[in-house]
Amino acid sequence: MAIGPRPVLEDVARLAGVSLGSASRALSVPELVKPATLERVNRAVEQLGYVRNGSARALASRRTMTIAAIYPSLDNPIFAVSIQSLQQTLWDLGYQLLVASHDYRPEREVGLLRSFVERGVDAVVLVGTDHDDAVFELLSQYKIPYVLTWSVDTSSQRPCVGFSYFDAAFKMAQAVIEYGHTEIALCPGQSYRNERVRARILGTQAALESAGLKLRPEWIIEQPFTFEGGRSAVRQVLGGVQRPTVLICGNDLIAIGAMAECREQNIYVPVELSITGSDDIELANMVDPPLTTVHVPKVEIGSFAAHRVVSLIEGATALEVSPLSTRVVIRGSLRKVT
Amino acid sequence: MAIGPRPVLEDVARLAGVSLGSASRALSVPELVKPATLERVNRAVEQLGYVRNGSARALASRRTMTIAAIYPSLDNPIFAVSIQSLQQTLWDLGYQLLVASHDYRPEREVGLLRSFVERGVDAVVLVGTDHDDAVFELLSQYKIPYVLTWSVDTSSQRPCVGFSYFDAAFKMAQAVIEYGHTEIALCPGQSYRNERVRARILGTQAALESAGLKLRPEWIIEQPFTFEGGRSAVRQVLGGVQRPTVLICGNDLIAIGAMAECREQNIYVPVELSITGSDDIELANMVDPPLTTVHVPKVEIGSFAAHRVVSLIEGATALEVSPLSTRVVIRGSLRKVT
DNA sequence: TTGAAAGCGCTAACAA
DNA sequence: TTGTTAGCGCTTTCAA
Repeated sequence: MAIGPRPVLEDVARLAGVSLGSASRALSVPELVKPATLERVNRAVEQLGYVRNGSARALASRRTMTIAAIYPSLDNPIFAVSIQSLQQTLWDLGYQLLVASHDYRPEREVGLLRSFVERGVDAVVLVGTDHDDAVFELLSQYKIPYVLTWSVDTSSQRPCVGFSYFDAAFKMAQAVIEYGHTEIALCPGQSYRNERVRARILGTQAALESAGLKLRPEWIIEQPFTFEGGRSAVRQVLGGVQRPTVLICGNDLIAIGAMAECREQNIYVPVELSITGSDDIELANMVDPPLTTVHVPKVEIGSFAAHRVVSLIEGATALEVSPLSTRVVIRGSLRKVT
Repeated sequence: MAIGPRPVLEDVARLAGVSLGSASRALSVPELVKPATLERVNRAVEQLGYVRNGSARALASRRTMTIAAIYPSLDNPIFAVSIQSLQQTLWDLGYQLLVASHDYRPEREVGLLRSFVERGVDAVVLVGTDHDDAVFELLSQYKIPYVLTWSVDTSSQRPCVGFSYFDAAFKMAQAVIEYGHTEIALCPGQSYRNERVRARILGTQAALESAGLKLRPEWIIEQPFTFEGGRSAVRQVLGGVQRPTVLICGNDLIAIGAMAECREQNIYVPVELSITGSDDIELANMVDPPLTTVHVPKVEIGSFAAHRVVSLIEGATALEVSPLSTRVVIRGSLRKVT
C-alpha cells in the first residue's frame, strides 16, 4: 500500500484513467457517474489506499460535517447520557461532534463559540435558552444553524428540543402536596444565567399556591448541581428553627447528596425528611431508599437535537417547538404524611 | 459590522494597507511583525469583524488543531470525568476535541478511526492498549500521533497514560484477604478485547495465590460494566451451592448495582456479603454503605494524556511510560471476617 | 456523463 | 520586516 507521500485525488484519477472531476464525483455523488467509471475509480482508490482530505473538502465545499456542542459540564451524568446519544445520532447522520464545556461559567460560552465559528462548524448545539446576546449575534452573523436543548422557549422563535421545566416542577410539587406535605423546601440549583432553575422555582411556587400554600423564601436554597450542593442544602435546612418535611431537589445529584448528608446526620429518609430529585438518572433507582424523581427524556433530547440540527443545516425552516413530556416517578424517598 | 459576504484575509490586508502575507503573519505569528503593522491589521480585523477560516488554515498548514478521542462510552461516569479534563486541558493548549464512542463494541473502533483520519485530526486518544492491528496500522500509515489511556503497556513502546490494573487488583484483593476473607468472588467486567479486565483477573489471582488461596473459576463472573451487570452477578453468586463472603467488582457501577440487588434480596451488605468496587467515582462515597474501592487517577489521566499527545504532535519522542498510582480506599461495604 | 479549469482562503517559502 | 507567489487537495461550475 501507499509508499511515499499520501496519494491525492489526482493520483486516483490518473490511475483510473479519468479526470479529476470524475474521480471526485465517483466518491461524493456516485449516482452521477457511470457504473463502469465508478468501478475503475473505486479500484484505484483501493489500490492506492487513498483517503480523502477533509480539510480540502471542507474548504472547497464549505461544509465541515462537524457540529459543536457546548455543555455546562461533560461529566454530569444527565448531560453525559445526552451527549452520548447526540454523538451517536450525529455520527449515523454523517457528522462528527466537537465538544466543549464551560464548566458552569456561562460567561465563557461566547469565547468557546467564537473558536468554533473560527474553526468552522456546520451547526451548534447549546444547553438552555438563556445565553448572552453576543452568542446569538455571533450565530446569526455567521448564519450558523443551532438548536437549544433541555429547555424550551415557546416565546421566542428559536429552535429548541427539550421539555418544560415549569411543568416538571409543577407536577413534582403537586405530587409532594398530594402526599400530604405542607412544609416544603426547594433546592433548585443555581439560577444565575439559568432559566431552567428559574422555571423550576416558578413551577414549584405555582403548584404550592394553587394548593393554598406558599414557598418560604428561606426555604429556597440555591446550590450547585452536585452531591456537595445537596449536602449543604440539608445542613442549611436542618439548621433553621423550623424544619420542612420534604426537600425538593433540582436534580438527582443534589438529591442523592442530600440523602447522604441525612444519613450522616442520622436523619431517617423518608420518615424524618422526604427527598425528591429530578431527571431520573439510572442511579436514582440504585440508592437506598430509591429516589422519587421526575423522569426526563435525556436520550431523546440528544437524538432529536441531532436530527433537528442536521435538518436545519440542510435548509429546513424552523419547525414548531413542542415540549417533550416528563413524568413523576414515585419511589421510596417520598413519604406519605398523614 | 460585516455586511454582505464574510470578509477574507485579503480584505483585511487591503484595509490595513499591508500585504496578504503580513496580515497572515500578524494573526499567526504576531511577534514576527512590526508593532505598527500589527496594530493596523488588528484594527482592520476589528473593523471588518474578520474571523479566520479554519478549513483554509488547516489545508494550507496541514494542521487541524483537532484531536479525536474514541471511548467505549461517553456516559460511564469514570470516562466522563476523564473526558472533561481531557477536553479542558486540550482547549487550554489550543486544541479542540472530537469525541466518539464505540459503545463497548471494540470492533467498531477501526471504522471510527478511519473517519477521523479522513477528516484530518492531528492526533488520537484511545482507551486501553488492546486494539485491532488495523488500528495501529492506520495510525502508523498516516503518521498520526496517539496515546493510549487508562492501561499502561510496559512491554510495547506505545505511549500510554494510565495505571497498572494488575497492581490495582492485586492491592484490592490483598486488602480483602487482610480483612479475613477467603471465599472470594470476582466480577471483573468483560474480558473480550479488554486487557484491563484480563489484568484485573490476573492481579486478583496473584494476590489470592500468594496467600495460599485460589480463585474458583465459577466465581469469576463476567458482566457488562453497568449497574445491571452488578445485579446479575449477585444473582449468579447467590444461586450457587456455596456463597462467597465478598464480591470484588471491576468497577463502581457494577459494585453499586450489586449492592442494590442485595438490598432487594434482603442480603445485608457487608454482614452477609462484602462488596468492593474500583475507580472511586464520586458516587462511591454517597451510597449506603459507602463503597470500598480503589482510587484511580481519572482527572490526571485526562490532563496528562492531553499534554502527552500535544507534545507528540510537536515532535517529542516517546517518553518513558510510568504508571500512575492507585490506592485502596476502605469504606463500609467491606467487613472484617473473624 | 465527462473533462477542463477556476477557485475555496489561507500558509509558507522565497526574495527583496 | 515585508511583499510576492505558489500551492494545500478538493468541489463545482461550465461547456462539451
